[in-house]
Amino acid sequence: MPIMRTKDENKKEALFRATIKLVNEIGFASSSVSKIAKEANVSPSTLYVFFDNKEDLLVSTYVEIKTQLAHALLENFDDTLPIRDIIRNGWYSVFNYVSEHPDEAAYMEQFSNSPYSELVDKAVVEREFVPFGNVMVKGIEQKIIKDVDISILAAFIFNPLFRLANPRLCAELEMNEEKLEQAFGMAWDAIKL
Amino acid sequence: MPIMRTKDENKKEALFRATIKLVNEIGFASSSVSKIAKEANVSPSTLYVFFDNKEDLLVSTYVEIKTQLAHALLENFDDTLPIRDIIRNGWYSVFNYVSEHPDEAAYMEQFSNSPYSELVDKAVVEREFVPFGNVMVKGIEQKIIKDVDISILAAFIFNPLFRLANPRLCAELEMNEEKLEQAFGMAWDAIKL
Amino acid sequence: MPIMRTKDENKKEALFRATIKLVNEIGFASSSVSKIAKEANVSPSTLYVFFDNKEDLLVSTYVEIKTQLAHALLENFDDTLPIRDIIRNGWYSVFNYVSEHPDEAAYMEQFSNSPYSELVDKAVVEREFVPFGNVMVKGIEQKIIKDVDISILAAFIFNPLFRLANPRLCAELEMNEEKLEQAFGMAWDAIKL
Amino acid sequence: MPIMRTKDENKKEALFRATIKLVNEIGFASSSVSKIAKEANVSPSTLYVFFDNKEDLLVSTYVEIKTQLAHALLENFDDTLPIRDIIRNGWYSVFNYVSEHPDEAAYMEQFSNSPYSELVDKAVVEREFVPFGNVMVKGIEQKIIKDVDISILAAFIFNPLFRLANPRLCAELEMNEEKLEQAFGMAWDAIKL
DNA sequence: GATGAATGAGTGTTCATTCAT
DNA sequence: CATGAATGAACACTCATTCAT
Repeated sequence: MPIMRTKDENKKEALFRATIKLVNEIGFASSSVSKIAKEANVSPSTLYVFFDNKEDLLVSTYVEIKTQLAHALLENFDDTLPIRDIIRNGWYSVFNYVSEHPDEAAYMEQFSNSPYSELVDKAVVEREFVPFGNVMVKGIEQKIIKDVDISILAAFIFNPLFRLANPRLCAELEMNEEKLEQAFGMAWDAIKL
Repeated sequence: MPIMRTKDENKKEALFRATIKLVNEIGFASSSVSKIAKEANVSPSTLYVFFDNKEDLLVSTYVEIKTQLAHALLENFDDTLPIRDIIRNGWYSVFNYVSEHPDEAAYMEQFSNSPYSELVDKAVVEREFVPFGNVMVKGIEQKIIKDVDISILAAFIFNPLFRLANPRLCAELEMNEEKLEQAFGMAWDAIKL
Repeated sequence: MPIMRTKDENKKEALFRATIKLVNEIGFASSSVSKIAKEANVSPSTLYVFFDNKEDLLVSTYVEIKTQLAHALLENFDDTLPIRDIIRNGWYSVFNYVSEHPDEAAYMEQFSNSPYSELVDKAVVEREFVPFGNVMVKGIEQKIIKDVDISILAAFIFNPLFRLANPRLCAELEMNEEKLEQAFGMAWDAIKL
Repeated sequence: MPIMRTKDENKKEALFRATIKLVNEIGFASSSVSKIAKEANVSPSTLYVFFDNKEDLLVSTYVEIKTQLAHALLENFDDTLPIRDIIRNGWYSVFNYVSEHPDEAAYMEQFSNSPYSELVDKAVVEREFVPFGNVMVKGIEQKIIKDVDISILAAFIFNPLFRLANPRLCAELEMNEEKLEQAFGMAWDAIKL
């Protein structure tokens, strides 16, 4: 019975992955600590070396994903482009992230619609999205975008996107390049003046 | 003609209400059968008189809400109006339902983003929304609405709406008559040709 | 697999007995709920039908014993006898109880010296011993007993007794009729004026 | 000549203190090795440098206290005094020790009433109290003290004392110089011929 | 000598469900 | 129809202890 003393971070990441996978497959209710640990090839007690408790694991997993998403969004963020292009870039970045990480996206949706979401320090999460919000403010000032609350704008840009990219909600819908451009067009029509 | 409910139906309804309340407050994971039964002032074993098991209770609760929502949507459905007005009426009906039944709406969101949603017989649920779908088809034929998949259209009409009406997701946002009309305008801009 | 639906009280008593036995044999620290349940031939979950939690079980067991002891003490309590005889009767009653129920006595000692003892509603327990306390008050008034706090008197009457009757503390000591009378004589010498 | 303690001995003592404190506050059952180590500002694994296991720690702590108590008892032991005075000195020495070290005393009581006590090498512990026992033997020979087993004598001298000095058992009782002298008087009355 | 990482075994407790009544 | 008693299985979590460093 060899005792591996590998570096921690591998285990922590394995736990994130296991959490995402299991919560998507069987939901929060059935994703027990022991199942998650087994999926991550770790002893249940080892989980408590990295997280305070189950709640902490779930919330940390969410914050981890949200941060990744923010990075994806800002990766090709170019302030000098026309506003429509900035938003279009962001929209596609998010779509790509969600398409390439459907499990992470599904976890995010399930989490943010559950009471667990109230445990997240929202300031920390939202901070990452500020630059993108600023663009919308600028768009409003330049009379390019409708003068409504930022959260209403965001609801029209990102919410349909999440739904369309979510195979659980839109199993039958196969997105392709053309439909994608149509969808962004609709999002833009919704918010443009 | 007042409907005389038998004792049973009162209990069944009490169980629906208890389920909705508890799942919203503490989530699926913590909403145990015994807690739900206690909240409904019923013995846990009585629950099994009305439902096969916990899963059946959760799914039935969802279907019940979805059906109520469909009724609300179709209540003032008038085929003879212009297409924009039909959709506007539907949009407002849904918004009103969600505003007046925030718990039901939150349950719906939480349920439909969870793996439980795969247990629902979708045909049954979607049947109720067919008339509304037909209106959109007609709108496409009449070149009033963009020619894209119905589910994409629905995503732009209803998804932002649910988010805006959901206090968990938009706690800080106070919707009023003006913002509401703006929001519908945006939804319409998104789908109209 | 026959399902016995015997009357509850049997199980509750079996749990009391199992608790006393195990706590004496292996101590509070090792007396787990599952071990106690197994000793009582009951499922661990059944234990929670009768007691709120482990603490409640331990405290209830103590109160049960204390109540039995009080009954033993008062059984042949005769107010009309001379004060020395009343106290002597009580002293022998307690000694007999402790000799015949060494496990209960040992549990009592272990419990009352542990932090669990702070969870007991002392008013309830002490109420039962009031008549005996009154005799001592009368003895003080009649100048038969030293005028000191009742708890000091009680410490001299009952504490040595418990120690002498406790096989854990006095394993080597075999009490017989003569030593017993000597011991009571010492207790009486301590408190008499 | 100040005693230079090596680093180790400080840690060992810190572990003794932590054990006593925690066992008094939360009992044996809840005093885990890790809690004790944390209280002593030491790693749990360090504990195993000084003690074989948890049991060894608990027993060693008891023996340590018992030895301190014996030292206190013998500190002003003067063989040349009259027997009553020797015993009185011892009685007061013990009372003082218990008053000044209530935690140690409470630990001792809790320990000696638990099954752990069976793990102690009694010969080692009792050896320290031999001189005091000899005094009682001499008292018996000189017809000053009742001719009964030493352990019965000890039970009347020390048991009430421990109870009276134990705040857990006698919370309400405030001992003062007068009550103290009364209490010793009673102990003496119990054993004197 | 001292410790942080790790874990199998076990903790107290709650679970969904059954069954006799 | 409705329920109280009962439980095996599972829960989240902590335990005493080990071992490489």
